[in-house]
Amino acid sequence: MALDDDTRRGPEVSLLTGLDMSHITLCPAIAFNKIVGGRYKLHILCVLHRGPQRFGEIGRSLVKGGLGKPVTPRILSRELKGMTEMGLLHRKEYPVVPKKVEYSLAPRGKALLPILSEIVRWGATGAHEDILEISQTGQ
Amino acid sequence: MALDDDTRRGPEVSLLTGLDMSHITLCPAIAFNKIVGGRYKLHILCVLHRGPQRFGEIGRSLVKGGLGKPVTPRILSRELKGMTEMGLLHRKEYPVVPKKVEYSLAPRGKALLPILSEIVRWGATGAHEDILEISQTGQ
DNA sequence: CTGCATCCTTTGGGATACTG
DNA sequence: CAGTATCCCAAAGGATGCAG
Repeated sequence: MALDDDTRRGPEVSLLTGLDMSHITLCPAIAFNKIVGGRYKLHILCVLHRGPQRFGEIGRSLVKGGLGKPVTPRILSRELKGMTEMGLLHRKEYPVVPKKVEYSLAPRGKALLPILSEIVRWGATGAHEDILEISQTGQ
Repeated sequence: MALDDDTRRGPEVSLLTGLDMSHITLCPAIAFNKIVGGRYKLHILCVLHRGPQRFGEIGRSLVKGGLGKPVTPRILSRELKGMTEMGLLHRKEYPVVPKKVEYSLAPRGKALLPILSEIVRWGATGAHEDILEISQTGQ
């Protein structure tokens, strides 16, 4: 009973990808949630994909596709700090006044872009809007 | 200033995919989190990808790649119910005793598999383990 | 076996005000 | 402009026990 679980450790091959996962112990799906889980992290990657942006810019960008409410600076700060510490983002501070800080995708953040592409591709079909329509009326 | 934001509404094309997103209002990344966010949903899709499984089987499967602790039935029940209501899963109840219920991927759930593949592909590089190593000691 | 009821703890997210 | 501090609320997750 090999190939029993894509997420289990052991000498086996992923049914989804055909890749050997024997060297991996933690389920990528779970790790993915721990790394970019939460309301904003994925969206931040999405926004920074176009290029470096400043703290305030990111905050404003998050409002656009996020339907409505602005992100409070505390939350945004925490997200950016966490993602920077995980090595997903790069933070560049300019010694000017008023202060200027630019965030950009670090290699580890860029490595997530193929996943993001697939999510956008999925979203382009309207699937996500269909699902959210029925489950609850807009959150 | 078209192409300003992959996640914004309006007549534009995704920079990530080249797809027209003008008919979409909600950012796929945000919707993705709302739909499969949380600790188990993605993993459940992963597990059911191989075929229908029963309540208890799913619970046991989740332990394997999830590092350690078992899922309490209350949580698993809530996740499965939610995912079924969103149309991601199909629930088939057999009129036998003891009770037997099989969950399987519905079309809407299968539509998420390409994303899952990309996540596994990303995980196969070991990226997720690297990231989680540095940020916190396993948790 | 499947799943609900209760209760509790932890985490995430938000409002507001304030500083370098 | 780029954050931090404080306080608060809601949601997610977990332990335990019970029921069809």
